[in-house]
Amino acid sequence: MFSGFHQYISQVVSFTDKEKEQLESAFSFRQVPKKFKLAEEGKVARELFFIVRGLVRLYYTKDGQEITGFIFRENLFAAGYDSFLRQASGIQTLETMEDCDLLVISYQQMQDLYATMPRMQELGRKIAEQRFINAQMILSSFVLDTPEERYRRFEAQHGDLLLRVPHHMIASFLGMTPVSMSRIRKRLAK
Amino acid sequence: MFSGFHQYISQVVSFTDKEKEQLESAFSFRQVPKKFKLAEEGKVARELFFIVRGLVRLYYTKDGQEITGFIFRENLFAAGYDSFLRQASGIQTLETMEDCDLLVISYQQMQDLYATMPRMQELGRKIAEQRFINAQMILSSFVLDTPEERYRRFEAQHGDLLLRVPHHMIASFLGMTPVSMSRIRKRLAK
DNA sequence: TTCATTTCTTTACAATTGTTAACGCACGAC
DNA sequence: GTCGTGCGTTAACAATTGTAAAGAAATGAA
Repeated sequence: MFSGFHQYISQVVSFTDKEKEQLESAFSFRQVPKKFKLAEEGKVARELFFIVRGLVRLYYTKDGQEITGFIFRENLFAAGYDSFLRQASGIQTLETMEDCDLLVISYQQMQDLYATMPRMQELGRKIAEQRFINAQMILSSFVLDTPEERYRRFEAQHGDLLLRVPHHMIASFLGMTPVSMSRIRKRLAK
Repeated sequence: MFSGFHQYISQVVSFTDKEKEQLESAFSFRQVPKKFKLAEEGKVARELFFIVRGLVRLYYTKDGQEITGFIFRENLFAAGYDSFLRQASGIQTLETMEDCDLLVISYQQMQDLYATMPRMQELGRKIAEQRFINAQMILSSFVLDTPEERYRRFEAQHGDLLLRVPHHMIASFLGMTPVSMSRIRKRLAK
């Protein structure tokens, strides 16, 4: 249950067994069905999730439409980060796209870990740095690449998601309409 | 010289006077002219900068063209973060847009601070979290907003930069051509 | 100052994308 | 099984953006 979790953590910080134990005990296991909301627009996100199994989508709502902001895969921490980190209401919704197995920690429990476990600050720092670099890479694709190049990049890196996820969710993540993405797919198929 | 620096830091973490002193001594003051490269594509970024005065631009090179990825203002930490954090060669160039007064710290000195000053991890974590949230906000503007809305948002938040920075640099930052931005400006002027 | 360069705008045309609607298809609910 | 819903593609047209080129204004260097 925690194997992928520890594997991910150990790539970032080397904890002692005691620290690992303390970390584990702060998380709880939770299974949620498909289309379950883990965080909601207008509310304060109070929990952070590590995805053991399944897929989670972060989206924004504009004109009644859902625009995908990010897709979280297995062995990643997911949250409505903006709301979670500021503990203020946000505009992001976090929703499962498949039945999910999750490890859950509350904001308060996380602060307790930061307060009582010095190395936790380091873990938090490095994960935040990773997330920032990742966000910056995606952002650079919007200023550097055409929509077609952006689709190709996505296909190369996350091609499997094209089979697991409705295309219109990927299209909005790539900053285009489903119609436009369909045209790009047709162009590239030749 | 350090007043804006300490003011910024104190918004994030409350250090003791001794800690502030240790932090200060790790930075050195440096003045650089306009168009000076602080980090370069293909090289490893070895320094992090706090901007006391001036403007710094981060850009990518594509087909011989410079595409702006970010504009750093006074009282912000600036770096080719991708390269700096991974200590590997990156694709970002960091260049001053005005004569700048900077506080500089090397990667090694920063690691020393992390090792010898426990609260430093917390500072690093919170700054990384801020940068991540900021990057995510800009990213959301690319999937949620039209180019025109994106320009209006930029004007509202950083309108002063329209007078300090060549427009074509802002245009590429907003993911459009100078021609298109000029058309948007004309539309909005009415 | 003078000259060269950069910057910003404008124009005309090509290419791409957005919008709306229609169609076939797969899937789940009942 | 049948029905309804959601999904992906295609089409046609409108709107927007990109491209290339030209010119005026501002800027910087000699």
